[in-house]
This record gives sequence, C-alpha cells and structure tokens, in this order.
Amino acid sequence: MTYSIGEISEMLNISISTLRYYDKEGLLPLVNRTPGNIRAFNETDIECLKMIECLKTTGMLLKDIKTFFEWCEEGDSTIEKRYELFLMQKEKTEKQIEELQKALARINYKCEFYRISKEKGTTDVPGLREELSMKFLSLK
Amino acid sequence: MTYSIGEISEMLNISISTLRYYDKEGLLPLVNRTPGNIRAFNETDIECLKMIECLKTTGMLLKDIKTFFEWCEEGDSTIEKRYELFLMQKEKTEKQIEELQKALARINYKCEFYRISKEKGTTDVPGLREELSMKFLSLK
DNA sequence: ATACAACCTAAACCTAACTTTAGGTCAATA
DNA sequence: TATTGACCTAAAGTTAGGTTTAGGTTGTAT
Repeated sequence: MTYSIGEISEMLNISISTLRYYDKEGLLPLVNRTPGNIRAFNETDIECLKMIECLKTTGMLLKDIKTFFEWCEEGDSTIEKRYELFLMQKEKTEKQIEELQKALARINYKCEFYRISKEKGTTDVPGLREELSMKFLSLK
Repeated sequence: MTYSIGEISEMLNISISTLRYYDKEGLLPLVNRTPGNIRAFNETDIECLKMIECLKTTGMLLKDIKTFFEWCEEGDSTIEKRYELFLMQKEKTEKQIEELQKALARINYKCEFYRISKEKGTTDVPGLREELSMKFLSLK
C-alpha cells in the first residue's frame, strides 16, 4: 500500500511543499518513486514523518533530526549516540514543559486579573493589585 | 533605582543586542534615558521584560506582545480584549503542554528502547520490537 | 589628560523552516 | 484526443527573531 504526496499531506496535516522540502533536505531518504517519478510513500515513510513531527515539537532542528536518521541507517555501531540523543532530548523536553507550566501559571493569574477587572470596569481594583498582582507582575 | 543595559542583560539573561532590538521594535516604550542618552531601566521595565519572556515562551509573536502593551497603555477600554487575549493564550499553552507530553512519552520509549539495545549490542532484540516498538513506532 | 570599558545608532547580515513561482510532466476522465 | 487536476524541479522569496558590523559617544579610573 502506498500513498501520494497529497494523501500524506491530508493524513498527517503537513503541507505538500513542506513534504517536498523534507525530502529535498534528505529527511526522507527512503521515499520510493513510481516509474513516472511520482513519490509513493509507504508505512515506513509515515512513521518517519511522525518521528519528525515528534522531535520538531520538542524543538529539535531538522538538521539534527537528519543526523539521527543517518545514525539509524549506519546500524548498531551508533546505538550509544542515539541513546544519548534521546536522553538529552528527554531532559530538554522536561525543562520545556516546566517552563510552559510556569508561564501558564502567570497567564492563569492574568485571566483572573482581567476577569475581575472586566467585572468592575477597571484594572484599579482595590485589593486585587496588592494581594495578587504584585506577587507576579506589576504590569497590568 | 535604575539599571544599565548590561546589568539587565545579566539579570534576565537576555543579550544586550536583543534588549536593544526589543526597544527598537517598540516593546519597551517606557525606557528612560540619562542626559547622555544611555538607557536607564527601572522595575517596570524589568516586569515588562519578564512578561515578554513569559509570552514568548508560550509562542506569542513579538508583534502581538507589542499590541498587548499598546492595549495596556490605552487603559480600561481595552480590558475585554486583553481578557480574551489571555484566555486564548491559556488554551494554546495548555495544548502545547499536551503536545509536549505526548512527544515526551515517545521519547521516553525511545530511551528505553536504546537502553536495552545498548545492553544487548543490537536493536534487533526479540520481544522488544513486537511488544513495544510496534506500539509506537517502527522506526528505530 | 588619556585610556578604556560600556554605551549608542543604523544598517547589513544571518538562520531556520518554509512558501511561492515558473515552467514543465503525468494520468485519469469526457 | 483534449482537458484537467495532481504531480514534478529548481530557484527565488518570505518571516521571525535576532546578531554583527562599523563608526561614534560616554563616563570612570589612573
């Protein structure tokens, strides 16, 4: 079973031009072509793209994702490198989540601040600023 | 109490050129200058920069952060807009955290996969591929 | 007075990750 | 067979968020 670039684009919600760009950049070294030179994606390519999406979400650069795929093709001699890559990415991702949770706490406070301000019609609500705002942020 | 651009840079771990860039882009409309034209940052500027960092962490564009600051300066007539902005950003941030957690689960599996592969000296470990790898990802 | 680090601006440059454009090919349908 | 929509490449363009460069000023210590 193979899929055209348009089908893959819809399935994975990645634009056609992005798929071609990934291919050109060497991130999909295995994509077969029909005799007429049309890309025919298979399950492996799909898994590959899902891995790209996963790593991209965590902020890994395309060139580093490419390096990882190259290591995969080199075989068992690169297991150690790949292990360390994922250990590092795990750390980074955990830190990113922490950072986002801190930011979310701040944003949640702002939601509350503006909910009350909206109710009162002004950001100068006695008690609100002193008790909450100052704790996080003097900027309204 | 005021601070030089170099002091702020160290305090907040933002490069001097980035601070000047933010100022140029109008994200710090309130920064005072000495008679000799040297920037003198105050507590409000620091809070402003912390807010920028917070919103940037959640993926907000600098131009949208700027818009938010402009709304702040316009006063109580923009409370509603600001409230909606933060409600939206809250949603987005929660989704980002979810996405990162999904990615982390995948990465954690890869760590385990490579830990075992490293131990065995090969990624062709009977049982590993069938029981775990296929569940997530055929790519090694 | 002079050296020297820290500051200033404007403008050019950079990188990642795409997207768009231009010009052409392929394959199924009327 | 002619059209049409989906595909192809190469190359140029875009955007965000900076950094670097070049040339000049400020302020403090010797």
